[in-house]
Formats: sequence, structure tokens, C-alpha cells
Amino acid sequence: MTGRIMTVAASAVPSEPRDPQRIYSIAELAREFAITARTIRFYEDEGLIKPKRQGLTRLYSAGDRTRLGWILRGKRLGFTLAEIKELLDLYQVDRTGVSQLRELLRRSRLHIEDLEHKRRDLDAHIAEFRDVELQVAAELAKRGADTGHD
Amino acid sequence: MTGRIMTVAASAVPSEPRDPQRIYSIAELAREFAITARTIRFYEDEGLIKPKRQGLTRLYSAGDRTRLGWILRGKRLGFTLAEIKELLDLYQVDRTGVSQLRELLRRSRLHIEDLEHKRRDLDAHIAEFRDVELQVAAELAKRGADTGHD
DNA sequence: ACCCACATTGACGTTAACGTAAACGTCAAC
DNA sequence: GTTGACGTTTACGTTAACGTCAATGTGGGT
Repeated sequence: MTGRIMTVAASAVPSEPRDPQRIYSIAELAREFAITARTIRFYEDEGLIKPKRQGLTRLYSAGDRTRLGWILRGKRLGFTLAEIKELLDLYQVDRTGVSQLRELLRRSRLHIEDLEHKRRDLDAHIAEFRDVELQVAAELAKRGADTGHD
Repeated sequence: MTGRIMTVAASAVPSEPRDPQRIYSIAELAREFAITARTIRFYEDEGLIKPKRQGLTRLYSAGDRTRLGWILRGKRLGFTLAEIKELLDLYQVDRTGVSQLRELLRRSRLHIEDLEHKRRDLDAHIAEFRDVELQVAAELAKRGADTGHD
């Protein structure tokens, strides 16, 4: 077999129960990630997750849960669901051919560039607000008021 | 007068002409930032920018241009226009009272926390994709194909 | 047997962030 | 004097990402 390359997977916000066998109900995941069941079903309609079914009821695996966390992280970073789907799909396609690997590499690099642009934006934003914080704190100190820090 | 605290201002993407006296037409700014005039007018309707007028025609100052760049950067980071407006307004309110300064400080800190959360998300995202890039590049190299780098 | 919490599938409603088209004014160029 | 590039307002259309019912099923207590 050709060496498996890995699948995109990382830590979501709530990642305590490291049991890969566990299954989750939709309400459970909704609570955990502070979203509604409607949202989760919507993501499924959009093809972002495909839980198993027992009859009609959806059963979510640990992998599904991880995927969901990944999706939400993408959202926090300002990506649309369509973009997130593209990225998720990207790593599920056929990796056997060299041309496909090349394409995957190309798109990864493009995406990394995008992410690094975002990071520059973010760093600039943070720097500005840190500056504001300093100035305001200094002004408050000068006026003899305390700044909320000890 | 009470020491001016500064106003939020930073570099947008296109920031070559450092002439603070220049004025810009709406089409000019639209081209420069790669958005439509409709978008700029929409931002005005939403109270995000308030250009001067000569009759009906809008005239944008260097400050307006900077503001616009700031708005777009906020958008790239995934903030809604409502959030961006809040942040912009934040720095235009009355800074004379101690209680207002305290409030400003509090909200700055909250926002910084949010931004730092975003940064952690972003770093995790970047790390993952870098990892993917490495793996795929390695696999390609193993197969004797070149990776697009020299 | 009945209730309740949880699940399901439609289907229509809503909000944000613009797009798009209509109808019009203005000024310089040909 | 009309064409064309720019500007304007008003207003309806659109897409994404869900919210909010309604109608129904299902398994577990009491």
C-alpha cells in the first residue's frame, strides 16, 4: 500500500473526551459547540458532514465531531461554508496520481498564502488595539484612576 | 486641552500616496480597493463612513480612505459590518470622562481577547496546512516528481 | 395508556451584504 | 448637440446561513 498521507484533523475548542469510539447525538454536539441542531443538519445538507444513521436518527462519530469543530474554526476565521467545503473535500479526493498530488500541493500553497495574509491583517489589528489599550491605560493612570489591573 | 489619545489608523493594503491633502472620488477608491461604488455607498448608509459632499457628489479625504481600508481589513478577518461599526464608533466617542475611558479600556481588552482567540485559530489552521504541504511534497519527491520549488 | 424528551423532514421567514436596474443630473470632448 | 464617462437616488432582487414553525415518529418512565 502507498503510504497514507494523513487527513486534516486538529483540536476543536472542546476536546476533552479522547475516546475515538464514542458516538454523539445531534443535541450533544449542538450543546458542546454552542450551536443548534438545525445548524448541524444544515451543514449536512450542504455536504460538510455525513453522519451514520440508525433508522432516521443521526449518529456522529469522533471524526464527525472533529470535522464539525474544524468547520466552526474556519467560520471564526471568516471563511464561507463553500470555502470550507472546498478545503474539506480537497483532502478526501484521490491521492493516487502524481498530477492530483501536484494539484493538492498547489492549492494548499494558495490557501496558506491566504492564511498568511489574514495573519498579517490580524497582527496589524492586534497591534493597533494593544496600542490603544496602552494609551488609554496611561491616560487613566495619569488621572489617578486605576486601570483594572493590579 | 486634554492630551489627545490618538485615533485608530493604520495601513490599508494600498497605501502608497502619503498625501494627507488628497481627495478621492468614489470610483477611484472603488478601483483602488477592488470593490464597487455601490459597496462604498452602502457603507455610508450603514454609518461607517461620512465623506464630504460637493453638491451631491461625494468627496473622500485621506482619512476616509484609511477608514475604508480599515473596514475591509476587518471584513477579511471575519467581522460583520455591525461589529466593525461598533469598533470604529468606539474611538470617536467622548474621551473626557474617566468612566468613559474605563469603558473604552474594558472594551479594547475584550476585543483584544477576541483577536487573540482568532490568532490561535489561525495559527492552528496554518500549522495544519503547512503540515499537509510538507507531506504531499515529500510524497511527490519520493515519486521522483518535482514539487514546484527549485 | 399517557406523557415527555428527543429525533425527523419539509417549508417558509429572516438578516446581512451587497447586486442590479431605472431614471436622472453634469461636465468635457467631439 | 449629443455622446460618453462619471456622479446621484430609489427600489427591488439575490445569496448565504441559518431561524422558526408544523407535523410526525420513537423510546423510556410512571
